[in-house]
Amino acid sequence: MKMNDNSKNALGEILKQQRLRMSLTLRELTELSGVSASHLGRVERGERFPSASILRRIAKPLGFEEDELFTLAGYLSPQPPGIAEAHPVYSGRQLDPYVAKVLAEEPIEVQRAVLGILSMLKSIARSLIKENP
Amino acid sequence: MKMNDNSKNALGEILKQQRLRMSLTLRELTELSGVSASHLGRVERGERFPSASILRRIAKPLGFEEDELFTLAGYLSPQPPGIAEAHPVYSGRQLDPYVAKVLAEEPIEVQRAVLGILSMLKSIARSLIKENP
DNA sequence: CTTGACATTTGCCATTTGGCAAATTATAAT
DNA sequence: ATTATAATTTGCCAAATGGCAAATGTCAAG
Repeated sequence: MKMNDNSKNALGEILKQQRLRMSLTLRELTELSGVSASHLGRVERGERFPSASILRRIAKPLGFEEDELFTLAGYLSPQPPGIAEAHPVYSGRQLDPYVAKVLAEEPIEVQRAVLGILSMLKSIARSLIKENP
Repeated sequence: MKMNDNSKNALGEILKQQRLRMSLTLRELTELSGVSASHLGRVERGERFPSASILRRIAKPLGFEEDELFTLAGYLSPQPPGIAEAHPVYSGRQLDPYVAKVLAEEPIEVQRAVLGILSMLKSIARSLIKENP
């Protein structure tokens, strides 16, 4: 796979967002990780798929745990056998660890506001569906 | 590395021993894992180094935990911090339990989309601040 | 507008991975 | 010993990774 998969590129997006969140440039991440900036760029926009060793090198600079990144990349199955529930399971479904991590960095008011916005969006979506059958 | 490392080949040895312990032939392991026998053979005798996806596919058939094999291969640092705390606290802040509960009921794509929206709102907010000092 | 100093992307290519098929090497069974 | 049969190894090659250097994009200062 040359990874020209343009439609879905979850991993790249996540990596880019996290890099920006740490306000790092590709070059700075290169210095921290030893991975070339050109490659990092291609990975972020989904033109290359990062090998395990690459993930390992960029994990800590980006503030990820190694196994966290491996799981996001699909190298490791979610919920490794180690610890039963590191993250609580609500109503059969689960909160994505990455989402939890990012949201946890926001003040509580913002976290709550996010819920409000989500509920508004859902309501808007519902009324749109009624109009357009 | 073409893995012509003849002197020390820890991983290959381990894999071979474990395969024999399970009394599997290369071909049988191929059926269980979907990895070609020729490749498995080369990995065992150190002529190739297995990628993460290969390791993942042969882990369970050989009776290994995925992260165990990854660690043996050097992809994962030994003793990952996984066991730390059940409810990880990220960056000093914490995820509000109620927020976690509500979000956990949404599909993962929605959870991720929420992050995207949040990031857009923040960016809008920043630009508004720049305009109105 | 232009220059300079960045950051990101692209072109190119050496290296590696991993599969298929053919060759070789065990292992039995007669 | 001599086939038959299964197991491993080798030759070859398509596909992918990841680095370097050059091209391109971005943006603030003059």
